[in-house]
Amino acid sequence: MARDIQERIKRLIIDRRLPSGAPLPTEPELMELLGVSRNSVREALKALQAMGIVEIRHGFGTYVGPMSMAPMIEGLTFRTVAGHYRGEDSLLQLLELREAVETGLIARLAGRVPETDLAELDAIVARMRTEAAAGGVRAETDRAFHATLHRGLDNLLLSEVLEAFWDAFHRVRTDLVPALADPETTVRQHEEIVAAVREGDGPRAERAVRHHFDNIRHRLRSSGDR
Amino acid sequence: MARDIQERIKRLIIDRRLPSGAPLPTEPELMELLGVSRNSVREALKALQAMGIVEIRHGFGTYVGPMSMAPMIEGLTFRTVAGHYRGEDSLLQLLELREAVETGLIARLAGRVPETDLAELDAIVARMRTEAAAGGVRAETDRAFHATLHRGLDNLLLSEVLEAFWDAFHRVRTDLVPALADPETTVRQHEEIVAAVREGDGPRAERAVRHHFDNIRHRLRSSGDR
DNA sequence: TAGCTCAGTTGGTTAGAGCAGCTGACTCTT
DNA sequence: AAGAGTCAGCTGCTCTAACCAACTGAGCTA
Repeated sequence: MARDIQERIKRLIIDRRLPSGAPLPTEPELMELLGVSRNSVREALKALQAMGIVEIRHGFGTYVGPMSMAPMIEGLTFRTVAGHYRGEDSLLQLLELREAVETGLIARLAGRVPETDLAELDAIVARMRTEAAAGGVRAETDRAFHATLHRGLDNLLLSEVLEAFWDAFHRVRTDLVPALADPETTVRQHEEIVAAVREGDGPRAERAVRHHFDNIRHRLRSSGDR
Repeated sequence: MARDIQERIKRLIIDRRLPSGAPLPTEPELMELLGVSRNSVREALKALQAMGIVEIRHGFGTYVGPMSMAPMIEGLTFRTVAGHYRGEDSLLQLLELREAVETGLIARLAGRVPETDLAELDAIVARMRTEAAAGGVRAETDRAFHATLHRGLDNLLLSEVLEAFWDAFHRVRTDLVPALADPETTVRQHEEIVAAVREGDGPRAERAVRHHFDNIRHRLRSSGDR
């Protein structure tokens, strides 16, 4: 039955064509509308909130959620952390997921990234160089690099999924690994990726991305041995 | 605070190294353990259930969930359906997500699929041919084809993600599109994919996959015009 | 011994009360 | 008259207490 309530709220959103951010009925209204107790309404809303379908603001109201990939990040992160502590190489699997998808997509990107994005990538790499000299590349900078690169894919859903994978990996890594970094190599590899993409050289770009991931994987392995 | 309860239950799973299927404390136990009311415990569990972290069996108990991609499928499906009804081309975006990832991976697969899997793929394609002659290819058969193909990636997480994308797309498509099928072409394209992978011809495999998706996209476009 | 029944455990649902955060209109001060 | 402070009213949040429903397993019955 709890399942049923969730479905009815979902249908309500779909039937009324509610966009992200639109207000949903209040809890008392939903009670009457669905004919169930307040508790059941709340449990259904909590579940929908966990899936990002609904957004609840205390003292304000309930709204249609952003439908982002945040729940997926949450789920992937937990799955990976739990697996790691049980002795599985789940972090490596997550890294390989990213590697497989990103190396597969980079050829598609080569030569198709607009000049404005390339300039932005140059700026990000320059920032990386500064940060590397100052001790280490900030995570936010690396994230911006990948996000800008994937913008050229011209598919919001795809970009969000890739960002979700990055976020999950990053969150798990910072939790589990004491951040063995090799800033110099990291910067050079990002440079190489931009250069290859700029020239439209697909195979070279693919090699560059693969090297980048090889680097991360190697550092993971050497620090993660139990 | 609700957020806090969820975190504490998650930590409980991680700290105790609980594997999928392990029993969790009962609701009254969690009440005492966390020092909150039953209501709050239940709302937290509902949210965790929605994320697949926890599995609740009425009259039996609460258990660590399967950590599958099911919640992601759920979320993607809803996001896509809701977007569709609001006039976005979300279904096309979802298809392109699959296309981008699968064309990127097929080269990686060419020549690396073990003979046993290739034989299984042959059998599946044969079944497709039978079904095509009988009216149309069953969805389950197409799903089996992709699942078997991706098994060769040797990464459970990656396979699950790809299956999740397939499931989400299929669920949305059957809901929204009256299933314009061209069984003949579909069978031929699957045959071509297997042939290319068997020969280890990466570029040819990539072309074959792309043609397959072109075919689906074309059918979508021609039937989805509003 | 095989099957049934029933008590006990677990989660599911309802009800009602009070707490807490936010908004907006009203009032008081300047 | 304009601004800041206050308070009434919405909203969601938490708690308590009771009962319903599904499942298990021990004990009873045939």
